[in-house]
Amino acid sequence: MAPQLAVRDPLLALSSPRRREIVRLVWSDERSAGEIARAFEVTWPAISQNLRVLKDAGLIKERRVGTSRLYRADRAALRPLESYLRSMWSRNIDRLRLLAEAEERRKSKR
Amino acid sequence: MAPQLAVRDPLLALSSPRRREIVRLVWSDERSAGEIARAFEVTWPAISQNLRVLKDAGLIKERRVGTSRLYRADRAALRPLESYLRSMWSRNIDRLRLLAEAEERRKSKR
DNA sequence: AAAGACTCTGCTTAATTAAGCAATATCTTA
DNA sequence: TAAGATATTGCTTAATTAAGCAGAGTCTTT
Repeated sequence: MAPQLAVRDPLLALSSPRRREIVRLVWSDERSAGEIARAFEVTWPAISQNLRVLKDAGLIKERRVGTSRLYRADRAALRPLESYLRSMWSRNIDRLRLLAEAEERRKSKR
Repeated sequence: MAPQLAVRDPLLALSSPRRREIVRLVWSDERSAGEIARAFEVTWPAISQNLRVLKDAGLIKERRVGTSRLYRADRAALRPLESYLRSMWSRNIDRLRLLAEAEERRKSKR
């Protein structure tokens, strides 16, 4: 990955289906990076990178406990985008798209 | 692990059987961190930490190639300790001890 | 409009850093 | 000197950083 300079733009951050699904996961519950990673069919670093983008954009908050890092949606910051997110979530488009892509990856690896 | 401030003392670095075995592995051949890790029955980070101690003590040299790091003994720096090392190696005490410890860990985990 | 060159995004693999735990060794001090 | 407190070592688990690759989108230039 390129140097990954901090992206502060919330819209850019939420333009990715993967990141919208992550936000969905931490919308009501605080979750560790590991729990989040397990919910998707990609590697830990892939999730770690997406968490970073969301954090840089100020959309999620991180709290460290022991060796874990817990993430939670920053609802205040997400306020203006909430209805957009809810409509995406309700249609489940993102989730299906990500599953399809995972399937693709599995296939092409074999 | 504590902050791990750089240990520059070669003797201290070589006081560990694990690290003596690592030096043995990279004595004649340059090897990647991964190759070295695979040679032992402990986790990658454990090996990474030991490589760091050896490097800080100036006993091994690191070279980066792509995403890999290659390590090799610094024979010049090891000169005065070479006969000590060779005698340890020839008796294979360290290797056996490490194998025994791995066995221990396996047992106590079950 | 097609062909090639660039850039961007999201991922993988390789390796490290960070925090903490358990066992041992090393200091007190009563 | 036995008993407890404290430090040190070597590991594990959790998570990140670093480098690079492959595919999609965007720009030329012809």
